[in-house]
Amino acid sequence: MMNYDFRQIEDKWQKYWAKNNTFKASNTSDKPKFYALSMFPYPSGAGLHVGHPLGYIATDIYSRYKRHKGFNVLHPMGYDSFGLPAEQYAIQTGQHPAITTENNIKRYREQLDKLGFSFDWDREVRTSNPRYYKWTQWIFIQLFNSWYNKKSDKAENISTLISIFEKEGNENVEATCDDDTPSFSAADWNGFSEKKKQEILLKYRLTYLADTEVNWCPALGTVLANDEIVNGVSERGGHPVIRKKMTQWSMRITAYAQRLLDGLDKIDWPQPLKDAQTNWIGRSVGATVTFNVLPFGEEQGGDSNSVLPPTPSSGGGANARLTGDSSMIGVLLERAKEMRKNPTPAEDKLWQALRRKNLDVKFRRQHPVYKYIVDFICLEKKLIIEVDEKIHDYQLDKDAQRTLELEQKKGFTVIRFTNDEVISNLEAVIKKIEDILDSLSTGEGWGGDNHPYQIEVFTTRPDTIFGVSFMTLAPEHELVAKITTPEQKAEVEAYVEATAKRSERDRMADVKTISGVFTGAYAEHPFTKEPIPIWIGDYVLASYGTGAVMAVPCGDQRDYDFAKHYNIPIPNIFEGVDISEEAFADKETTVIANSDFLNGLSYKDAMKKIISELERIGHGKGKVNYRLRDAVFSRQRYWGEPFPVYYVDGMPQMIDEKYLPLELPEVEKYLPTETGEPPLGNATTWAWDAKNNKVVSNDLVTLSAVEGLDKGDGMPKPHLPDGQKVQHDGIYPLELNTMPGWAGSSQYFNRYMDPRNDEAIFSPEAINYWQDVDLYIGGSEHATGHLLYSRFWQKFMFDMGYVPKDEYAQKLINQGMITGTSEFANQASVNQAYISGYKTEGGFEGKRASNIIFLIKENENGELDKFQYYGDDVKYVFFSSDYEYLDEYKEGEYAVPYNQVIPHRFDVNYVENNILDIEGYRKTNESYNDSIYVVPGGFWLDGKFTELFSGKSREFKTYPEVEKMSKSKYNVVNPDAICEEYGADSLRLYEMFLGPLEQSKPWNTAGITGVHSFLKKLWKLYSPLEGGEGGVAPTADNLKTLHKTIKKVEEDIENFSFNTSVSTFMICVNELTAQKCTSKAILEPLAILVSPYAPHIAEELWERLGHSESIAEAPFPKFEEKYLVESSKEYPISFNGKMRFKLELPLDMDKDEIEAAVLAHEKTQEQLQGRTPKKVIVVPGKIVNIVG
RNA sequence: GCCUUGGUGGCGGAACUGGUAGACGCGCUGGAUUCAAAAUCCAGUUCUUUCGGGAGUGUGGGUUCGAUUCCCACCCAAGGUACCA
Repeated sequence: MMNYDFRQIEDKWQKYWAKNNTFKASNTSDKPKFYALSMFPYPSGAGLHVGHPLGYIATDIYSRYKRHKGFNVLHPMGYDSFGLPAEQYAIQTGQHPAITTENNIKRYREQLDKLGFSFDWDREVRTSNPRYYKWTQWIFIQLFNSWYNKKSDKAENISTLISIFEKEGNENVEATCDDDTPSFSAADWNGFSEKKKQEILLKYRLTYLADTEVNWCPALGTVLANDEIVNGVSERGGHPVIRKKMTQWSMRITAYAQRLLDGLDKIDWPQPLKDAQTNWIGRSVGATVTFNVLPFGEEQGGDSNSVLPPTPSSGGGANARLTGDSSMIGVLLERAKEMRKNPTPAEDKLWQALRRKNLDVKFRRQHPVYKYIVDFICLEKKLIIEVDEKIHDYQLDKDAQRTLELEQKKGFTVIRFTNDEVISNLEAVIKKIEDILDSLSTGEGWGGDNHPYQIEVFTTRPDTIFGVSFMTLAPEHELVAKITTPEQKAEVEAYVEATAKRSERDRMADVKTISGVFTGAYAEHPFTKEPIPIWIGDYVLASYGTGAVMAVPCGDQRDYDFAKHYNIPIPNIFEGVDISEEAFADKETTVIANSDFLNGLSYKDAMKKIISELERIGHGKGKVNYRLRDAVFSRQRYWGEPFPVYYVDGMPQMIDEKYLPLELPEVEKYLPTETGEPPLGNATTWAWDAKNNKVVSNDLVTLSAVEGLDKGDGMPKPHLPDGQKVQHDGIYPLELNTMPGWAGSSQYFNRYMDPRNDEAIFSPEAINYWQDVDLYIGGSEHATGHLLYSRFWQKFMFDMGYVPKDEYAQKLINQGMITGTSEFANQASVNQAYISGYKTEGGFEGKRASNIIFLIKENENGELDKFQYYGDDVKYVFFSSDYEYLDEYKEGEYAVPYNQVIPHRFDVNYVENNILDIEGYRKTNESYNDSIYVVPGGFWLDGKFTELFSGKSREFKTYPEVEKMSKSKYNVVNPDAICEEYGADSLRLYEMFLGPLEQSKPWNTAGITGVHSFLKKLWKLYSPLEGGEGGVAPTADNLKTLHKTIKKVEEDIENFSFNTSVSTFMICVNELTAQKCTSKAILEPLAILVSPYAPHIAEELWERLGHSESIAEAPFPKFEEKYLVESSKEYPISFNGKMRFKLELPLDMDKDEIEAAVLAHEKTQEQLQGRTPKKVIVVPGKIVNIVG
């Protein structure tokens, strides 16, 4: 038999499989089904590198194994072919993304075909194919037509919601909807205009339009992701970025928050991935609590024993009055103070009376209101009382003007008394005041329960509410500007500005720096009514919860640190707990104290009690909070799915399913338009003819259709040039945004089940046969993107009754990344290297080289240093890769000035075993061609070596470093070259052999020779059997080796431990070779065992064993225990747990016999050296341990 | 900071539920074969040693007859992230 000619073998079987449709999956079968799926790739221009196939090989091994096990296996592959790189390339080159994508796919396909995957290529899907994205658009429409009914806990058709509205309004509807949804009755609803109804419904639909804040970069005309922004400017180009509201499509994934969480318990996914999703959804149970913000100065009205903490500002907002005109408040306050000190007798009398009277409301005296100082004021009732002297007649005009202004413009009620009235008839005056107070409603005034501002917080520990000693708002919180007192304004503004420059990640990671600023404002404790100072601090993030915290320093370490830092009191509300050193956060052992009605309660009881109390006083309620936000679904890009949406009168309309797909229009250029519209704004044929249901030219859209004036009557329109009539009613603008990357991947796994169906996304038969994915393999980078959104869509599809399972993948595995090895050497950054006395053909001359010099150095330990530094005094140095020669270089004539040494990354294709192929590398770039390459023995220049030190190496050494494999790092290893040199089977085995599937591991091509020679040995083992000869009967050893292997390989595959089964194969072949096994009864099952891993050689060997059918569905060998039964065991004999020698003993020996045999052994005596063992542990069949 | 994963020879890694640490492969060393090289085959390869042995799985403790494996504390690396109230 000839040598192992893998090229011929692999080519032959790849053709055979394609020709015979070996891996075609049928949608009807008596066999049990198995659906194995790899995450489909984005076809990038760089092609596959060796990291990509890792997961595909694993899925392929499992698929092939399942075929051997008698399953009908679905193992499809496709392309996630919409995406940014193709669009970016299009922007740069003008090449249509569809063309780029097509070319890239072609290359991917060639590479994939060479690896011998058992894909059913008939089922290939491409997300950018209109026949595919027709169904992406279809799902979008289904979502639009649905709402989430919390009562039934599932999505329902919007028509059920409309019929409820018609009958009873939305009072009793429990749905996931916008926060600002108004409540209305059935009558209201039925009276609404069609547009109004549409607006309301949009607040309920599972996909809806909403104003979302985005990072807008005006210079790039595009929206940027958080990580595309560095230090407040765009990563690309460094342009300024602003927060801007944009109307965008959103997906109401929040409706599914709880079910997405619950579903995690049902599926076998890696725990870290589940953790990531759990954290992303971020469920926390607690309560919302509303705190009223006290008007300025209110806190001064409390009794003098107030718990007010010292505040950094002197006076802490004393005498400030919210009602005063801020531009002249200083003057007003001064005067008010003056006047309060020196009241007129009448004023004093009335003031004492008002205080004594103990009215329900509170009065202030000499209070600034706008430009004036009024005598008495009741803020909650907006009542002003003025006490005048009669002789003020000359002022009458002015007073009238003042009254007019206060009453009419500011909404106060002003009553006037004369001094006489007050002095002589106080009773009547008071009576009149009481009457007027009664008649006034507690309207939009200040004070009482009608505070102008309220702070809502979410807390998981409402039970600790009596421990609140301050509040912290996020610096971005909208109330900050409104409540900050004038005294604190400058400081607060500076802090807000400083915070804006910090990234959230930065704010989050820095726990050491405690910072914050007092706003000067106070909130009122809902129970104790004590004032609570309001601070801002950057440890509170605006994006989470309400952006405000009720700080309980005794129960939360962050609050504790903050309070300590700013000398804020730390009241202890825990029984028997010392909080002098740190906060106490343990819920389990909590007993509440100093908390009024909560005293003595445990955490659990206190939680219940406080929530009911909060609800009773209307200051809060129990709440489950989720971090998860609705997903923005619009992208301002070209290369994505168009929305099946047009706009009539500003309201979105869905294109009827019958007319899908709505195909992506052609555009001149792929950039945003000059007016900042998305790239589709460049399309000239992008309007919807709603009468004929087709896309038509933009010119036909009337302005009226956009602006809502189009009555469709052909009447002259005022905004159009004279007399022009609207001729093209029913033609409307189409949506200009496209869908995001995850749209196409959120149901592709179901589409594979029936990918050519143009009538439905899949047939009921197909989905009912295949049900769900049994094994899904892909990278963990998709944990919170694809893998969460696709679960959401699946649950929606389940609610709609389209799919039978609400989780689409039972088992998921994250394959680890294959990291690359980059090769570095140092490079001196110089302007020009000049070498005098350089020897050329014409004799000696000066030589100028390009500005690059490479060098490395070994330190004392022989390790390669990444950097070297020679000190500033050495200006002219010829760099050496060998440190010891430095001085000689320095003194010699070969010298160049340098500024700096930086690491230089070499293309790994020119480095082998850390040695650079200088000649090859020079050709890659002009400046490399003209560089000096310094080595221990001298230097290379122009392809010539100049020897400076004889006997020293001429090789240029590099040092390796492990990094992510990426084109930009020049460390990409392609599978093509490896297939060419070693074959696909070798590559497949090697990728598995590298290490555990789920861990990341570095690639090193050199190691592939090991698995390659294994395949050669395997081939050799079968040589004697050529021609289908029967071979000889298997020996006991043969059978033992085989069945040991069957057992291990089967276990390994089931556990996805593919690396160890490759080792097992090697051991097996080594043993069978040593046994000189030629038995067909052994080698036939072995071929099947190997077939999932190395399918080409397995098919070839199978055929040579005399089979005419493919090995693909040959039954997996059955493991039989009987061949492994042993009669004796080589016992490890340990002393104090350390193995000292081995002793072969029969397995049927019992404990005592073993002990006796061991103790009698001479080596035991030797070890014991006369001591008597204290104890002897015997585990039959395992180990003997002697203690003593 | 927090979450997750990991840390074992020169390298990738193995060791099932606590029972022989370093399987298998790469690399390296020596040998065979060869005119020579490649390929192939054989032997060796954790460190240390006075050749008896001794030490050893990131560090320090603990549990146990026995720990890479279990517990506690810490260090380092990679990935994720939200100071989540």
